[in-house]
Amino acid sequence: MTEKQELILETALRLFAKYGFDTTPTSQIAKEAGVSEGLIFRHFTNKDGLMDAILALSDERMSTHVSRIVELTDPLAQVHATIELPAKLFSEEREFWMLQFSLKWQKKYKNQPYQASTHQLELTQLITNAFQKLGYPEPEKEVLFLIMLLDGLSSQLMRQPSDEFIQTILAFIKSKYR
Amino acid sequence: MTEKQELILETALRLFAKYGFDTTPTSQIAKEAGVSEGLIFRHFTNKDGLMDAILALSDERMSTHVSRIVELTDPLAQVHATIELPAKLFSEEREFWMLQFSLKWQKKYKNQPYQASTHQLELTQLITNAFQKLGYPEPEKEVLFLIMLLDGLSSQLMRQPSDEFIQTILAFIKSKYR
DNA sequence: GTCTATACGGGGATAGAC
DNA sequence: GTCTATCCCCGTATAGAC
Repeated sequence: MTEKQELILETALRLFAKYGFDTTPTSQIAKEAGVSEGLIFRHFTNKDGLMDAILALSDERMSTHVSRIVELTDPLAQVHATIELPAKLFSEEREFWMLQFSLKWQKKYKNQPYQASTHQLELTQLITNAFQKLGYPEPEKEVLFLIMLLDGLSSQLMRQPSDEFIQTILAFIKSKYR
Repeated sequence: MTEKQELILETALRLFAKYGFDTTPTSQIAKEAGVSEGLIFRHFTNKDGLMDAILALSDERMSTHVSRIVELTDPLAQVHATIELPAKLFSEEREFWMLQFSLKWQKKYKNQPYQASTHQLELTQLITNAFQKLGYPEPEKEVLFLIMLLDGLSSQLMRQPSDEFIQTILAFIKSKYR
């Protein structure tokens, strides 16, 4: 991966996250990255290839975060860490995760059956067990409830709320699980 | 509103919901509606005008649904009716509300500050009061929690789950509020 | 109100030089 | 590896006849 290749990927990521995949011309990516348009196609074949290269980074990044939660031994700590995950992602790698999130609604992905990544499945299983250990009578439903909640939380986080707001809402959610 | 105008709107709605606004050419709308492409522009000026015409229908439809909830006198019944609202919208006017929902992430709307409609604000206020009457210690946070949850629920509903699944999850959510 | 034909611009992608 | 120049298609929008 050359320096220019990385520069192209970073720029594309930023613009896709901001304007959407379909409405970002390759000419703009080239211009803002300070490279020629032709170079994009030489390295990534076509515009979809550019997106695929960005998405390939997604899985390994998520893997790191999930591993940290798996390592926790206390089930309640696992639940709380999961609750904190969206805010953590958005604070550390905002554009990257905004793109992942908004992709759910873009043409080429939305009509595929929802394909949860390995790591998402792993996390779901882990939290189901955690709820069981904590004595919740319906752990499967409980985890689905939490997934929906965190999905909605992610929507809120896309609107760039204040740190104070985020902390307040996280504390409130966590207070529901103890 | 002539018959052809309505036909164009219905077709555009269906295609926008399915493929997204940016990736649906006006030529396809014309073809599937069985009208000439020129007619679309004669009636709606441009492609954005077509979207605006669709969105104009949104507010009045939501108005009806919110009014029904407002009419309820029991605060718990109001909360439960709000929980049922997303599933109700998706079952009755699936494509229409899928489009509204996915619009959150499309270029021209996503960078605007989140502009809640009058009806959404009205409902938020109503449910805040309901939580207060029900004795919840932090009604504002409680309503935000519910909004996030229902946002996540809507995401789930976009994946066309079975009726049985929907009923199960609705019952589970409602069991949390009693 | 509606259609056919067409103009215009922009976006994705390629060729070939350096 | 990188740039410049260019092609070509397709999508939006308009003109003008009926």
